[in-house]
Amino acid sequence: MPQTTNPPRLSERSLYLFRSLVEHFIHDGQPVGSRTLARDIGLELSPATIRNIMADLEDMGLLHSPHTSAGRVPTVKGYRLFVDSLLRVHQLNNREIERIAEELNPGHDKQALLKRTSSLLSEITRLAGVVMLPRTEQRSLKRVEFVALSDNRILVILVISDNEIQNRIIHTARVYSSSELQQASNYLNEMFAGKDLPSIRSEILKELKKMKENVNQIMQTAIEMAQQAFMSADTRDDYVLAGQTNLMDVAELCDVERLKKLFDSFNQKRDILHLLEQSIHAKGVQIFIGEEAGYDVLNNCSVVTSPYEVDGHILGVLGVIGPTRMHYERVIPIVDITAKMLGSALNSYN
Amino acid sequence: MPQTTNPPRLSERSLYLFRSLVEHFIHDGQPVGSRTLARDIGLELSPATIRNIMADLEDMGLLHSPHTSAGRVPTVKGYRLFVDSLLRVHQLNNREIERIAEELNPGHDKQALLKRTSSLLSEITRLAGVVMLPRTEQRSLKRVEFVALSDNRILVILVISDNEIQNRIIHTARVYSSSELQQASNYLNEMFAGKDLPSIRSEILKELKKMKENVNQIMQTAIEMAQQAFMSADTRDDYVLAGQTNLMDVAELCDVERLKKLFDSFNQKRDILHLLEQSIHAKGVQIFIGEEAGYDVLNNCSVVTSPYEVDGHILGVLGVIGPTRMHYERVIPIVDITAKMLGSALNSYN
DNA sequence: GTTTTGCACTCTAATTAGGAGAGTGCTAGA
DNA sequence: TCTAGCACTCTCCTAATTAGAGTGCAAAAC
Repeated sequence: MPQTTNPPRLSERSLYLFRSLVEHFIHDGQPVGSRTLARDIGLELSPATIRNIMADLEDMGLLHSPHTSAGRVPTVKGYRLFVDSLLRVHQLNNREIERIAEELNPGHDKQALLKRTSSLLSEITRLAGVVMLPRTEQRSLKRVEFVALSDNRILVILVISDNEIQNRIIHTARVYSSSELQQASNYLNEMFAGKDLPSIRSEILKELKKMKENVNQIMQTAIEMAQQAFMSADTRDDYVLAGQTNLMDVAELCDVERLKKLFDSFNQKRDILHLLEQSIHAKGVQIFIGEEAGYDVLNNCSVVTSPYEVDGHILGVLGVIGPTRMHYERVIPIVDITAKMLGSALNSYN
Repeated sequence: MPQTTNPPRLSERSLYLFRSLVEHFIHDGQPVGSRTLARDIGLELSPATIRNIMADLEDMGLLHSPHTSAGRVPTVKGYRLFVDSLLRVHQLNNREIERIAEELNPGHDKQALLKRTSSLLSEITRLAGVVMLPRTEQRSLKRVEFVALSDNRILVILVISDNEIQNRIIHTARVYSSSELQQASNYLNEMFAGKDLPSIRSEILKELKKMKENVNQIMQTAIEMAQQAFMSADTRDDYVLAGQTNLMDVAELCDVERLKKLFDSFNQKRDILHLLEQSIHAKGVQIFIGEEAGYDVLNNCSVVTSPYEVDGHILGVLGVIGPTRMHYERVIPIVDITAKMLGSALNSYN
């Protein structure tokens, strides 16, 4: 027996046909019929043959007919196969790469940079762009400063990395003089600068236990303040979303009900955050197609994500949200490169 | 001649009828016919009479028929009359007032409070809530601090009012020691604390001119830094919007095209900002109905705004955006009270 | 054995027609 | 000045029809 057929009956030709169909569908959103396919692909096959093949593909769960006499549409499983094995990823041309590099030059503060990244993703892909903010956990303290405000309140400034600053206001039992505050911050900077927040927290706890023996007033003041400043809830996870409205142009989602649900879940953030977290330890670009993601609101949507990192440390995840019928061959490299460029832009902050 | 008719032929009865019609339409969104009105209002009038009156009202431009055999619908001019002269504003019940007071207690920082206010407006009205952020201009500096970062970069912390902090990063020609920075900030605090930003700017300019004669190194350093810290572009105007998605439930706007345009203009912010600015010096609640506002995207929308103030100084404007067919009698007092409560919440920061 | 042709069949989308319902404007009468 | 009556108009809903696209299957061709 000659080696012509693949294990589950996926001949070279079937795959080629399948790929053409998916590309066709992604291109113009209409179910693809056998006639069209016969005309448009290079192969000299009659529509009938193509129908036979399509019937096989449908049996395998890769295609689906909306109804008897419409053409075929890829299923989630079909998109999966397409994306994993058949996709020909475009190279971005230099203009596009330059554009990204230019827009992500480390100009302003970190928060602004992340916003910019998100907008950039949405502008280039004409879909929704999302950038998950770095968790405080993974970054280290550069410096802490105290500023006395009125009424026992103290402004705590945490400089996390050069371009990221967090402000917190704490309330103290008594009023501290600014020299006391100065001493406290000197002490804390000496002790904690360069360490990451979780370890700072555990050290604070240790110090608190030792407190009774310790009569040094400065240290005591400092640790008391540190407790309030650092022990407060972690800066909650969050993300920046841009270009929601681009999704309103997408035919598949063009129904106010659906869109409202989708937008509501963008606002609640919970589901999207879960999804993004899933890919935080993925290597490179990851793709969630339709129901695969496990969130109903994302049916008919795909999410293309990539973690971004500095010095090998993953800081967060960014990505693009669009219809399952998106131009993966373009979106994937865009997400990939943007993640890398964001990483290096952030790197220059250190 | 008895004093029964108003100048442009608006009898008591016509007005009553008109008000009933508008209320009816606001309630269920359907054009109101003469039969319905005859049935539902207290007056013992036949539909035919009501038709005559409605015809008059239509001639005056207060009503409009979508087509020959639909009922009538108020025009923009009609809404205007309704809102200005006929509206019976509801008193909010205590539960609602308490709710607002509770949510707007000055817990976190100012930014968070404004966000909360915006969400609150949208939740209570089930429409979109918007809060314009205070302009930096109108507030005074409490304190300025410098923190040296790496590479000639200095973190400037402007404490504007106790709970509002702005961070800026400036680049300097040479590296300054932290004691130099300390001296500079002491000097500037002495000089500028308590003054508002525009006057600080003009003083800086004066000082710069005097510079040549002045050989005091500390002052020179300080003024150079101040120049960079304060002269940078004003914190641009901005607003916080919440509950966009509520508008997707509104039947009149339920068309993806329209909604997209509306949302896009929310994102661009320009138009909405212009509109909000218009009412910054209005006394109390102001209402823009449909085309009145002069922005096409806001056709079929009304905006109810009120400035909020502390100590008689207007800080900004907040409001609600919804369909022209909104429950003005509820929305108006909500906007009014929220503005007042926000004012007093902000007041407690001083 | 694979591919093609031919044909009956199915389903959608667009068009048309018919009626029900709501509301109007007008005129004549109370 | 108001009411009653009536013809008229317009929308909305439903049903029926048709054209078009695409399928599946069986028999013929390669």
